[in-house]
Amino acid sequence: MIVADRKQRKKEQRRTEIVDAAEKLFYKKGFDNVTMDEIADAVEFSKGSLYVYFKNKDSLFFAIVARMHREYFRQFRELLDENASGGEQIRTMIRHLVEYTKDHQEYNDMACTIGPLIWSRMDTEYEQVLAENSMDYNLWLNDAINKGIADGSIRNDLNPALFGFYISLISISVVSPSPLWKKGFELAGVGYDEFVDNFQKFIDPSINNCKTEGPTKKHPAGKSG
Amino acid sequence: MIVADRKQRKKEQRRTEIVDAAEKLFYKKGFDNVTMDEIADAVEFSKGSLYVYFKNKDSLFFAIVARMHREYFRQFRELLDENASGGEQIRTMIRHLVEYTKDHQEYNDMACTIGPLIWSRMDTEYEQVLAENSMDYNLWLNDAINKGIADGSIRNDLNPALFGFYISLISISVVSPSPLWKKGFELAGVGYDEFVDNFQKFIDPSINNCKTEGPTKKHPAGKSG
DNA sequence: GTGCCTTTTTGACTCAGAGTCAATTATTGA
DNA sequence: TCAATAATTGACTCTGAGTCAAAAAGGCAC
Repeated sequence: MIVADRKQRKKEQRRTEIVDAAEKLFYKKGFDNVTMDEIADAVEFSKGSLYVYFKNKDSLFFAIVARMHREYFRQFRELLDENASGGEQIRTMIRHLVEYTKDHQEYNDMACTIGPLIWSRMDTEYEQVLAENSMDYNLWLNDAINKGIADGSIRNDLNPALFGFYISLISISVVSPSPLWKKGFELAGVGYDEFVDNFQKFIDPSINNCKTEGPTKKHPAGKSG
Repeated sequence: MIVADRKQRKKEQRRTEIVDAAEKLFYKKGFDNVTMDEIADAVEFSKGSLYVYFKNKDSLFFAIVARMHREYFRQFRELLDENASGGEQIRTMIRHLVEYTKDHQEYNDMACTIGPLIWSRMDTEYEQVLAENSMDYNLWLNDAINKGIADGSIRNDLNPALFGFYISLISISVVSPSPLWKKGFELAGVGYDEFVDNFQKFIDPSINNCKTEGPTKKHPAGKSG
């Protein structure tokens, strides 16, 4: 029925408006310092109505994150060259992550300040959404790593699943340091941009299949001992 | 005056008791799910008294963190071989971090769930304490890196301050992944212990002054570019 | 011991903000 | 126009952090 359709679209639009307003406020003041009343004011709704569209405050956060993730994965799919070597694909992933994150610092500051706490009270509904969102990505990552090991562009001395976790956890941690770390950078005269831009260079040796002899206990060539 | 001394000691002891109780509760239920009344009950005090010893709930968190840090640095100082090469010292740091963290997982789960939010509302008082706590460590880290670059045990193609931030941020991120990451490990059949135990092996190539012919075509001919 | 002063402890109170729900208002379809 | 349904409201409840005036305990001089 057409009327029902229009209603549906209107509802979607309302949801989007709410997410937009919440996002702006969370970025500006931090999730914890924004009240549901404020968000309601911003969209010219009453607080009660927010709870028709979203179960609670946490689910507003999830909506923002899910939207960001979708866009992130969409861009990445476009960028990826299926024919590149595994190692090259991983490097593309890191490059994209760095660029994307630099373009969304407000999001990242918000997400890495309140995110960990909200993840800790995640219920199954959001777990579901999150899992679905990252499913494709996980599959791709595993493929890329296996391909890279096979084609010799990625080191082969680590369990691929383990290697994948190092790459993703470390990359994410580096590109989205908490505001406290950022402050530390500044105090030491290191810019955030410099920090993320050089990450690729820093981590490359740990990705490549470089025949280094003896990872530990080597090179005491200097004045030690 | 002796009476004043005894009073002082008693006060210290009370503080410790409160921190102990809060720590236990935070580990078990998570910072956010513990009320000040519960903590008061646990130490058989009234809530009002807690606020004589601690400014607010956040400062209980800081007290726990500060104590943990002090112990961590104390152990590290004992372990460190001043005569080892820079690279070897960094490896000792990582090894110690891994072992210490494995022994304090409850602390880490708590700290990395609520920590980022609390850091974001840190006031100057705690900033001070934190800065003092990590001052020695930062100085040591810089020394170790410079020594390592000089003695050839650490790569010399990165700004030392930058390199230091990579090492510390990445190491900390890897040893204390949020509970959500840990869950991800499990689903993929990777144990947390396996994950942290192999970190050294993963990251070593990015530390060592290894002449790789990888994509970052850099061949440092001498000691500093 | 008694009275006086200081310190510690108490718990009822305030206040903020998330989430609820019965009542009100708007929309739709006949 | 009217009844049924859907959307919206805002006053309300509830929880928990932090406060503060009053009560209790501790110390001291006599």
